[in-house]
Amino acid sequence: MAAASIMPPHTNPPPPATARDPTATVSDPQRHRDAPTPSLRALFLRAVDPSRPSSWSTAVADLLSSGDPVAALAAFAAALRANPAALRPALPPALRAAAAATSLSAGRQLHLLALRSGLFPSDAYSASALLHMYYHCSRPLDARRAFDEIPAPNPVIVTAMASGCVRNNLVYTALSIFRSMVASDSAGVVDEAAALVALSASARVPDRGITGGIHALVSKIGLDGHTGLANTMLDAYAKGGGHDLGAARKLFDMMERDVVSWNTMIALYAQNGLSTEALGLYSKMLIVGGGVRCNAVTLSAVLLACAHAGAIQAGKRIHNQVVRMGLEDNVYVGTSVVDMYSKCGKVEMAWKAFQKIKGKNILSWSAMIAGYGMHGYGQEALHVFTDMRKSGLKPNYITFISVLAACSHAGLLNEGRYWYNTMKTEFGIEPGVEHYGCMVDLLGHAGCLDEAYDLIKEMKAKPDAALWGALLSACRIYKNVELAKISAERLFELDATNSGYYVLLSNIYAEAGRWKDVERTRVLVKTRGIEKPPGYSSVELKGKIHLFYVGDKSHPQYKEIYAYLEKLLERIQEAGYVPNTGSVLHDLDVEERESMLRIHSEKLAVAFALMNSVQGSVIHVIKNLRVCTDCHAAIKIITKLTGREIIVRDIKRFHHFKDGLCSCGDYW
DNA sequence: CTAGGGTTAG
Repeated sequence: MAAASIMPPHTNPPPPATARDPTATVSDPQRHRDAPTPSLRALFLRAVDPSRPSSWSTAVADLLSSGDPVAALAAFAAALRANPAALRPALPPALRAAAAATSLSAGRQLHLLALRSGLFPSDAYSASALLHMYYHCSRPLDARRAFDEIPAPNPVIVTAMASGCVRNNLVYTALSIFRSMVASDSAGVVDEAAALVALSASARVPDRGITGGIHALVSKIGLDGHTGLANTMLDAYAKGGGHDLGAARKLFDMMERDVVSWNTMIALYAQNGLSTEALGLYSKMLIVGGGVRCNAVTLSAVLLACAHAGAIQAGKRIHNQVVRMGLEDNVYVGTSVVDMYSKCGKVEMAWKAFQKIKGKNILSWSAMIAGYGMHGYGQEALHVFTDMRKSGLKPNYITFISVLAACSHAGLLNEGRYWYNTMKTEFGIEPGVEHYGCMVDLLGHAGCLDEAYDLIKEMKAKPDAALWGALLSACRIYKNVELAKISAERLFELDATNSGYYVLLSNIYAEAGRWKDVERTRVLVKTRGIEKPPGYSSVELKGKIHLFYVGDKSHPQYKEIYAYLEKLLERIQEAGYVPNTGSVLHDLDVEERESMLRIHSEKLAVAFALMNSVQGSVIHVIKNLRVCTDCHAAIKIITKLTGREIIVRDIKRFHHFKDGLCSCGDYW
């Protein structure tokens, strides 16, 4: 990229004065990014005096900061032709331009230039920029080699080394560089920049206590009070060893906060599934933010929390805020709105929001495809996919996960097969475990068990537990005990801790009347000490999230809920619901057997919502696992009996229950 | 008369 034009540094006539355009400016927003020529004309205007080397370096730097590194490199070449003395001031920004363009060839030529002119290794400015360039071009060894040439590297150069290491995933090296800076013991070596780099390294390392150590050091040298540093520290506490959100929050409460602090803390909660905390902190920001106003980033983070919790009322409130702030067409915010509505069961609203987004990127499209897909609207998802390709965007790995998942949820066997093959042949994307997962699911549900098994056998990537699990559940539908045994064996080699698979296998054996195998599975669960991840369901009522666990008695209204549910279950039994008395599952699951009423969380949540919501309103329930067969049957009849509409989001997809039927066609 | 560093959204 723009490599040939840089060398060599001999004198040439100055640039043509006729190139000046009195109306152009460097920051002209109309300037096209891919066309360096107008930029150069702007540059010549800026470079009023070619005899002043510094004016050239400013021009190179300006073009770089306006986002056109290629033009910056061209300007550097022009600068050298105009005045060889421009080399010294213009070389560092030129190196940064090569880094921004990730042009190793340009960078290497500049390195040579630096060597010939003697600027490297003696000039610290050029040296730090050179290291920066090599790290940005993913050449850590070249950077290291250059660093070893520098006789007395200053703290700026050392910090550049550490940050480059972080960038290239040499996190422990970065930390040891930081430690050596601390050990050098001369005042001022460890400054704000060095501490920031160390914290960014500590955020990527599983070891506990590193962030705390840096925190202590930062306080000791009096660097606390820097909000930027504290913001980075929040992230490091939450993402580094220990995932200590508590420590992050403690710091957050003490420090001086700007908008980034609030956004960071809210996003950390949202990303860790602590939706209530994220939403709570957002409210607090609005009330006690101390003049800090929320922005697009805040709203995206809060929308993520709403999406996770299925908090539609809160989600709508945030959406109103988005509209008030005129951010509906913002691609990041808009995509978050789409995701929120999809995951809150309002896919029509998602579609409306989707249409408002300006400059939709691949994530926006993928979110919409996934949204339709998880609601079982396979054709709609494929239509969006077609529109996306028409718009000129190329689908990627992620897009195809959404597309295949949509086919799988809607049972679109031929379409799924078609896109799976086309993805490989036409788009050159090698399918990963996620794609195989969708295909195994799709083929399995359609009864093509052998084809699904063959697919797993032929794949290049290592099959994961979810894949064998998908095949296993297909084996259950089609009562294929032999293939179930094979799947289970592979499964238990991979993931011996997820009890769901043991339950599934045990059920398959039970249904086939193979009680010895049932017993063997039961023993396996006991000896391996497997715990079931607690299943829970949640319901939003008046903007507050109510959580229910299996046999949960912690809710203040629990007595009324159980009484109501008991009556409801009686009524639906009269209407034809047969409770699943299959003892297999309960024998397997000690905790569940011993719990007072063995009532699944989704039934509790539904009962609670029926009791407390307005007649005629749609009930939304979120479940963290797959909805169980028994509850699925029960909820269907509940909708018939009560005339209510119930939407359940489980870990994989949505179930729209209405008039005794479910949108999944009992196929999930 | 320049240079080195970081965080948030998708």
